[in-house]
Amino acid sequence: MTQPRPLRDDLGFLLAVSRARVIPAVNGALRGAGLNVRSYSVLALACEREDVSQRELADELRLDPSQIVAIVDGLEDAGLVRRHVSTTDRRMRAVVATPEGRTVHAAATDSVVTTEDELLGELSPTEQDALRALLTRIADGDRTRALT
Amino acid sequence: MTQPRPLRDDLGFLLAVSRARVIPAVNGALRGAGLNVRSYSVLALACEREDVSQRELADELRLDPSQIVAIVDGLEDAGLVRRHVSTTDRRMRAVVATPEGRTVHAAATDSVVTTEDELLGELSPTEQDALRALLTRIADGDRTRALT
DNA sequence: TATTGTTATACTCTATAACTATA
DNA sequence: TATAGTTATAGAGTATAACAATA
Repeated sequence: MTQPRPLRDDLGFLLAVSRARVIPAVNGALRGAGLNVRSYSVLALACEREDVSQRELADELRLDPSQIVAIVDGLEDAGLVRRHVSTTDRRMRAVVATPEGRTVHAAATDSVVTTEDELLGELSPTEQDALRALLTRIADGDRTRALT
Repeated sequence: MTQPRPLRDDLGFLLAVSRARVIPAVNGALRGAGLNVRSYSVLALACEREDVSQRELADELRLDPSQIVAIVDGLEDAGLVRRHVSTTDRRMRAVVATPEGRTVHAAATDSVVTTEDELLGELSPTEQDALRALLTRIADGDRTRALT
């Protein structure tokens, strides 16, 4: 409790400020596609995996399951994903991307990558990989890993 | 637009999820002191600097100036900071920490550091330094640097 | 004219609790 | 008894616009 370290050395603070710079820019890039970072993330996972449960989505995105409902509702209304009851566990309503959802996702990914490259372009590819590895460890931290 | 990279390689996504893991934990650690990450950050800058303008705080924290008002109001009501009109520019209402504010800040910093160490403890000190350096570059990115 | 601080407002995001249907 | 999904609600965070005082 002597001379406290400066705020700028606080990793939580740096994480918050970095996010505050990047996320609004990415949201702006996604606006044209009718998406934002969260709905884009759900769509991306639906495209990458077969039959994702909403519980899995909640864990992966660190959101409450109740928040996933509205996001999937929006994507379903836009025709980008569909829900279907699992044949093996009728409690589960698996989310799957439609062909149109895959098209939208591919285009959206292009604009996300472009936008992030502008913001992170100061970092070399090596540095970006290092950052990815470090953030992945923080993000995963305490996960059950009972997932896929 | 061929095979889009997985969501887990997206730095914006990793930033958002990492923050979603760290910030609530830090907010929890600060709750006892009547603070959260944002009010703690304002208090910390008021302790580190002499006479910070609210505009500077907004830039540093990447918040809108209008949001700073409520945060400083809360800190002032709690007796942790005071506002005083600048003698050189009477538009400016500089924020300065009170002695009690400094005491609270020192104790709060202790619990923040403890909490973050639990979450980031998997990373070695070297890795934490590397992460700090990388995040600082993203956070600063486009700053005017006309500040202190 | 431009800038600092302020008020007001609407919108998004987050956190919590309770409920249903299935297991 | 536990889990997947849902609804409802309140609170925190964010984005915009407009205004007064001062430069």
